[in-house]
Amino acid sequence: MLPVDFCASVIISEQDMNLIDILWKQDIDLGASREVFDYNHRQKEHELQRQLELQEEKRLHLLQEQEKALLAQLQLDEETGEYVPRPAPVPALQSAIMPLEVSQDVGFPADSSDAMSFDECLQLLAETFPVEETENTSVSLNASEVAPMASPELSVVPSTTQSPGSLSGSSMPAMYPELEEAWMELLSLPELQPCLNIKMEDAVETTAYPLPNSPAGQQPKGPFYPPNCSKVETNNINVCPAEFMNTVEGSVPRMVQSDHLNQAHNPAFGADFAAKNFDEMFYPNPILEESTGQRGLDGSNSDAMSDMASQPFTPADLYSLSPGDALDQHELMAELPDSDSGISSHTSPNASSPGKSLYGDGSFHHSDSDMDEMDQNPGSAETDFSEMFTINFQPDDLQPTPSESALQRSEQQMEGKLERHEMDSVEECGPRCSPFTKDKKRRTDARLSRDEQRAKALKIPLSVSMIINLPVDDFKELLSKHHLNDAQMALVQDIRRRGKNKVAAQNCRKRKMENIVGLEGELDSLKEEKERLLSEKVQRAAQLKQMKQQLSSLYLEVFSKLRDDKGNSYSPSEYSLQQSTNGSIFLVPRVKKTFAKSD
DNA sequence: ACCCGCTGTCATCAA
DNA sequence: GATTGATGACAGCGG
Repeated sequence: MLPVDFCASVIISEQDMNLIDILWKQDIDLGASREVFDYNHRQKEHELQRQLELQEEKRLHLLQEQEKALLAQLQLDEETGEYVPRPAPVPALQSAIMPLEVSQDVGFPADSSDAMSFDECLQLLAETFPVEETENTSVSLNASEVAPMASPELSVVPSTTQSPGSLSGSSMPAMYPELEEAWMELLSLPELQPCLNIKMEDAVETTAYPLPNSPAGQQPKGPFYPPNCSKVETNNINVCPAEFMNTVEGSVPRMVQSDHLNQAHNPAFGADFAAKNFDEMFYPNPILEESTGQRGLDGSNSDAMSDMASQPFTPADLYSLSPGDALDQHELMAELPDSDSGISSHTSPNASSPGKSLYGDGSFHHSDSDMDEMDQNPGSAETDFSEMFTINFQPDDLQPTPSESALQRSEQQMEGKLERHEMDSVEECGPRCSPFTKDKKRRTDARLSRDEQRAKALKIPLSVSMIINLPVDDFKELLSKHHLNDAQMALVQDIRRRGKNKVAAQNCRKRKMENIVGLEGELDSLKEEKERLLSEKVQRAAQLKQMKQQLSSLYLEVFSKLRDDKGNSYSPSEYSLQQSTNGSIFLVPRVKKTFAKSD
């Protein structure tokens, strides 16, 4: 197999080399290096090139092998054209043959361990069964033909094989019974087994844990599902299975947030080590995560409170959350269905009713100005949410039923947090705040201070924020703890009413503005629709006019060809053509019609 | 001084 | 009946 120039070079004598030397010395002025004439150098170059070619060839074979093994896990869905995981574990024969029936732009980097064995197998098959291409089955076992995997010749064969028996009855094996035997031989090769076994394990593993809550027939979007794999495969060339799985894992963090709530509590799914890994990776504290999830989704006050009380959850946990965690909380809250409290309202167009969120119906409300500051200062928003959780859940964290001490503690905390929140808001506002925001804040402060001044004047031992934001039960309990006179009670009720109405008015105005915007958009679309219909009407009118003209000319043409017994033509002014219900056409004299009218 | 937009508040209704 | 949310109307404030 030595190249011709190599064989020729062998007989180059020393004399020739000397001649080359002389020539080289002559050509050296022309810039040619000696390696150009050096036989040894050229030989080395050629060997290097040969090695590269061989490596490339091996690599291609391995790509095909891995592609086949991976595609063996998948089954072509004839309806969608996608590859879906096989419903049941597939025998090795089928998994090995199926990939040859499909063509996808799939390839994987070489795994050098199995290169020679598969190469030999292919060689054996190519020698034993010269493949003849048929019209419908473009099965190509020759390595040189398989190599261009993206070739359109390797079209998809519409065969859904479920078992080796049915497989033998389907297209390819039925036509190639010897081929099936050869494949059995091939699959029995010890060098090939590890590869195929690995792939089949992957196939079983990926189909063994269907995602919970995923409707039948729907492609689940979980991280370990082959449908995702198939999509990735078909779009990426040279992705080996391992890398491919890594790729899927890499995309998991985006999916975990949505899928985690459903998946984390499923025993089967939890058995998956990868799922556990993800849990540990993204939710180091499952208890905390679970509790926050329930907090976010549980709208009932007492249940949430009791849950919180039964769980080792402390405000410190919330304060220890990283910014990302806090933001996750924020996002989770923002996704609450129809939570129209003042807190979540700035993410939901229809957010309105304050107080249906975390704390039953007593969440901490923030005015629009507060929300604006949150928007402008994510850090403060983050701390605000932490504070909110702290305020709301601290009492029940300590005692299942709020006692006086817990209530007092909550008062102190709420006051402290609110004061700090206000101070932070003012301090953190800084030069970034617009004059408008500053103005709003100043007015809000003025408003609050007005109520606070009234409260101070009547010596009400409660903060305005508590009066407004406490749930009704806690508020009543708080009032029962402090013995207030009638004037104080009235003022407290007024403050609470005003505070709640203020938030309601803000939500109402926000909603109204959104309605206006929506109606404007609807108006624009209706105007466009009107324009379209008008132009269509003009077009139809033109068409109708044209058809009428054609009909008129046809009418006159027919009349001009009508003759009476004497061969005279009928006058269109005296006669008219009319069609009866049965389709026959009569020539009706107009004179009669005129008489009828005159009568 | 007037206008306009924003915001808080009140009154009222409905759930 | 009490509570709360929604909303129209009004007033005050500031640009």
